[in-house]
Amino acid sequence: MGVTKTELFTAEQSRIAELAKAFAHPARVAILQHLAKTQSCICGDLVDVLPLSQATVSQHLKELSRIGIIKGNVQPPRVCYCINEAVWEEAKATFGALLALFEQNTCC
Amino acid sequence: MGVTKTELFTAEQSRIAELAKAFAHPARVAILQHLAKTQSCICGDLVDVLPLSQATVSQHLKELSRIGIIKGNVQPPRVCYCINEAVWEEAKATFGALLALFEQNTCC
DNA sequence: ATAGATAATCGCAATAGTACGATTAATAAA
DNA sequence: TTTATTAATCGTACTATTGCGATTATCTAT
Repeated sequence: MGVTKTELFTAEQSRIAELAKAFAHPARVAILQHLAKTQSCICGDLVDVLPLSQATVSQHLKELSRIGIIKGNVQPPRVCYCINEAVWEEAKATFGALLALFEQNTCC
Repeated sequence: MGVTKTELFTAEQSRIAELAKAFAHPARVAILQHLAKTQSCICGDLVDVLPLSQATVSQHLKELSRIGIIKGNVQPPRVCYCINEAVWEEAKATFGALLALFEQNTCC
């Protein structure tokens, strides 16, 4: 994306944006849905599930790790990825609160 | 972002990603928070609230409109923007369902 | 030690997103 | 009609993201 002036916004707004980025790409949505549903660690078979190359999947996993919403357990040559419960709860609370800010318009 | 292969994912996954993009930038979070809180239409004073130029704010408003989460009432020379209740509810339902997919890990 | 399996990383190409000054469009007010 | 006000759009510059082939790193099994 171009230059985002994060320093001009509150830490809360920046964190919301970061968490939202975890869901802002179909591939990452697919990864998170898969990890959430299978209730168990998934290793490289994410590559089989997704229509993307191993390199690209690895990149998305890295981004999700950076955000913190998933964590990886290395047990070479495999890596076991799963949802980070704490951050998932953070996302739940964050989006819950944000979306609760609005009920209905008194104007338009 | 580079080339997102949307055609390789489900319509649901793509819509989730699109809705998430509404929240995936601090400026758009700020805009949505402001529109949600003030409970009334805001016109150009969004530009005063945000640390960005008029052109940039207008661009973010356009993107939010494209996603559908806000709507604009033109009453020149002003434009009155407000939350689109239907899409806001869609976001609530969508993220609610998505975040409810996961409870806790049975592995890691 | 060698071979196999898995996943991270590098390097590259191409598109998307951010930001802003300047201009344009559209209307109200004078 | 002229002027002021407001917001969209254009053009440009630059950064971020996406994607993939190829390579590398790491560990297991033989």
